[in-house]
Formats: sequence, C-alpha cells, structure tokens
Amino acid sequence: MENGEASGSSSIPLEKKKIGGKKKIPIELISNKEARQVCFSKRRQGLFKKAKELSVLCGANVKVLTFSPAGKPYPFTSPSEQSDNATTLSNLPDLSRKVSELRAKIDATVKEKMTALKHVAQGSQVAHGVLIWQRQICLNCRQS
Amino acid sequence: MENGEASGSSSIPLEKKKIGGKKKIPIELISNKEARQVCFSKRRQGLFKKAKELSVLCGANVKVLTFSPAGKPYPFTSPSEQSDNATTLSNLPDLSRKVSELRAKIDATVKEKMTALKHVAQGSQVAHGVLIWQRQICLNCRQS
DNA sequence: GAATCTATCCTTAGTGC
DNA sequence: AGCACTAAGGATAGATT
Repeated sequence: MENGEASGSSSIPLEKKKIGGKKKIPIELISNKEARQVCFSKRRQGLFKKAKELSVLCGANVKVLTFSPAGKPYPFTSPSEQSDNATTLSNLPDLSRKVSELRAKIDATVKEKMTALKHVAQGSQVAHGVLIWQRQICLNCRQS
Repeated sequence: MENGEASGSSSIPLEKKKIGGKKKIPIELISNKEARQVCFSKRRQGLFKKAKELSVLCGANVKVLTFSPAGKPYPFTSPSEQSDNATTLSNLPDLSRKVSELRAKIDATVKEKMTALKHVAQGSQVAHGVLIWQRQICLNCRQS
C-alpha cells in the first residue's frame, strides 16, 4: 500500500510536466503551512465521507474527532448514532445495547483522558487543571 | 525448481479469468451479513489509515471510534495524541493547550451523551441506567 | 482563497487460495 | 479465519480560475 518513495533508483521516468494530476507525496508533516491547511480541509472531508460510508454500509456507529492545525475541532458522528434518541424511543428492545455502547465509549474516553492527565500531573503544575476538569464532569452529572 | 510450470502435464499457461476488479456498490446497508463484516474490516482499516495520514500530514490530532456490526469497539487515536504524556512532560509550554483540547473533547462527548440519554430517559424506563452511568463517571472522578 | 479540473495515485469489491 | 490478486471506482495534489 504505502509504497513509499523508497525506490531511490534512477529508473523513474521523468516525463514532461502535465497540468493537473495527482502526484505522490510522502506521508510526513507538510512544511508549507497553507498547503497543510488545504490538505487538512480536503482530507478531513474525505475522512468524514469514508466514515459515513462505513456507518451506512455496515450499520456501524462511527465517530471521528479531528483538530485542525489551528486547533479548531471538527467532530463527526454517524447519522445512526445522532438519531439514537428517536430510534431507541420507538425501539426499546435495542435500548440496553445502545446504552451499553454509549457507556463503553464514554468510559473509554474518560479513562484514557484521566490516565493521560494523571501522568502529566505527576510531573508538573497542572494538578489544578485536572481538578477543575474533574469538577466539570461531576457538575455535568448533577445537572441532569 | 522454477515456479509452477514443472510437473508434467499443464505447461500451457491457463487462460486467466478476469477476476477481481471493483464494482460500484450503492451506499446502503449491506444485506449479506458476512459481506458486511468483511466490508467493515476492510473499510475500517482504510479509515484508520486515512486518519493516520491526516494526522501525520497536517500535524492534527485525530480520533476515530467505530463499533463493528457485532458491537465490538475499534478505537483509533493519532500517535501524536497517544504520546501526549511523554511529550507534554518534556514540553510544558504546550501543556495548557493540550489540556484544553482534551477538556473540549471530553466535554463535547459527555454533553452529547448526556443529552441523548436524557431524551431517551424521558420516554422510557431507562432512567436507572442513566443514574448508574452518572455514578460511574463521578466515581471515576473521586478515585483519582 | 474557495471551486473546479485533471491526471494520477489509492482504495476496495469480488474472487481465489 | 486471513492474505493475495485484479481492476473499477474513488480520493486527491497540483494547477487553474
């Protein structure tokens, strides 16, 4: 697949440059900042499309969360998951399974983040940040 | 011995069938259960690869969370995010930004799930499940 | 700088092993 | 089950508008 630029051989036919056409690029950080942003937009679009296709074709829940180079979040959630409210309300037998999936998702995410942040907190001054973050979670719980 | 040709009878290269080739398929739920599973495996692989390429090319954090038709979770997290612990420990100036990103992610996820589950709970008997789920979150908070 | 175009690269449906 | 193969279809880097 990722048949890299490995072949350094001189057997690569150099042809005259035609307009258009996709050229292969190495999978490494794009140095040009503008090109990187353009690439992000295009590929994020493609990634979301692939995610949607996967969810539709296979009836699978798919969530994608990307952060642009500028730090802006771009989330994607498969339609089947977005409409869980409606579908489950009229389809109670599936409810427990859906709830289990949601619980697994949030548990995995929370656990992962907690672990990461705890490790970070052990060697830095971010302990306060961790505490604040934990309170937000608990406030969310109480609010409901 | 050289490939294939050797033993006796069939020295004539058999006519190769024109096998393979990709046909267009409509983007809708694949009815055949096995085909659906195969498709899920292939496309999940492709999706993860695309996610990795996006994260590398653009230096972006990417997370993908998929559930197979059978309900098994397959998560993907971009390498740059996976190594947040190490990188941030030796790179404290980036810490607050990383923490903000993590906080935004978990907040978005929690809020989304809470909303979905609250809607569900309003019209069904799942209120207990919601409460249990909330306690788990809060326990996680206290444990740290 | 977003949209469009195009040639090329990449993914993957279908098949066989 | 998983891997290899083929080639049609799709994604996209670069140029152009």
